Amino acid sequence: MPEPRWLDDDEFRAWIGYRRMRLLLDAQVNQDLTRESGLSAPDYDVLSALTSSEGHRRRLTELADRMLWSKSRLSRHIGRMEQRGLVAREGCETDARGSVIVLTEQGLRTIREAAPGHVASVRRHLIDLLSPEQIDALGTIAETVLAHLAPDEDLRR
Amino acid sequence: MPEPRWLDDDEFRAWIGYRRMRLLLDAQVNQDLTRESGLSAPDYDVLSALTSSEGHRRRLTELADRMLWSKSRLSRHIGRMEQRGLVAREGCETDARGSVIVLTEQGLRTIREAAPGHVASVRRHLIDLLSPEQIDALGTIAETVLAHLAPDEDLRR
DNA sequence: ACCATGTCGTTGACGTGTAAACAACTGTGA
DNA sequence: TCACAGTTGTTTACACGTCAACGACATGGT
Repeated sequence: MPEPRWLDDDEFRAWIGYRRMRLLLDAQVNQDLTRESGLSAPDYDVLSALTSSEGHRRRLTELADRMLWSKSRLSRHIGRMEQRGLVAREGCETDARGSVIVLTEQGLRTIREAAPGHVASVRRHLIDLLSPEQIDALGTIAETVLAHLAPDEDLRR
Repeated sequence: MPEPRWLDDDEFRAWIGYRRMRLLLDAQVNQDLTRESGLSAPDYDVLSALTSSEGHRRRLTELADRMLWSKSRLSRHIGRMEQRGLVAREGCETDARGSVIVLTEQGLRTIREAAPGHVASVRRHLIDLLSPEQIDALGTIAETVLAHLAPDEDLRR
């Protein structure tokens, strides 16, 4: 048995609060997103990552690394989005194994239409509830934790 | 098109930071938990909720409400945990439809052995990285968001 | 007592994530 | 140039969650 150094009240409040917030906030934001745009949260993440990539395209592995997804998961998800016409697969010119994921016209249109509503949802359920100091504190907390969990990587968007 | 009121830099940093933290922190804590105790995060949550219930037992619906899970999900998960001997089902005396979930001896032993390591993991990857002010800020942020998303309910543990 | 309506918990069909195995291909050192 | 270890992306088998439908039972009004 190691050191059973328990959580005090404030620490417990923070941890449980975080867990409950995560549960309810994500559920609400995802629900808003799906209702308004027909996109799931993973859909939105993929489209968003592609939109901010050069030429609206990216190698599968690069995309997976950037999103912290497994290649398997991304491959499957791209398959589904491809069938809906949101993205397309292209062969890679410099590596015959590789596949390049490209945002389609429809995919671009879809996320452009979804974005304002999504941002409004994030504002409504999180950002606009907090003071500038709290926004800043949350950003700093997240950066601290991320620096600990992934010290070297550049995990920016 | 509604009002495209975008996120400014601080707001964006907070939102993206929150999403990445959620991804990495949960993955790390869950991985620690599973490696050290063989329990998944949902397993731990169920055992934890039962441990803090009178008689180590609870009606399925009550448990589901408290955990913010669907009854369907809980029923299936209890089924799996039952097969591993962590919990047991009993009929309800006052309502013949009902089923009561009971913590078994083995379940109690399992979570008691898992708890210290789990708390240590939470400390290592979150709590001990933050100042008391940050802990407090996180707790307040979570409470604010929860008050907005579930104004009436008592969502305490 | 009876019927309508609602709740409890479970289940089937389905969508999606993971882990492991896989074929196809790359690139490096002998 | 040629084996060979490593990568790339896909796929197969499986675990798990959701939604809708369901049977069994409870409850309230008549």
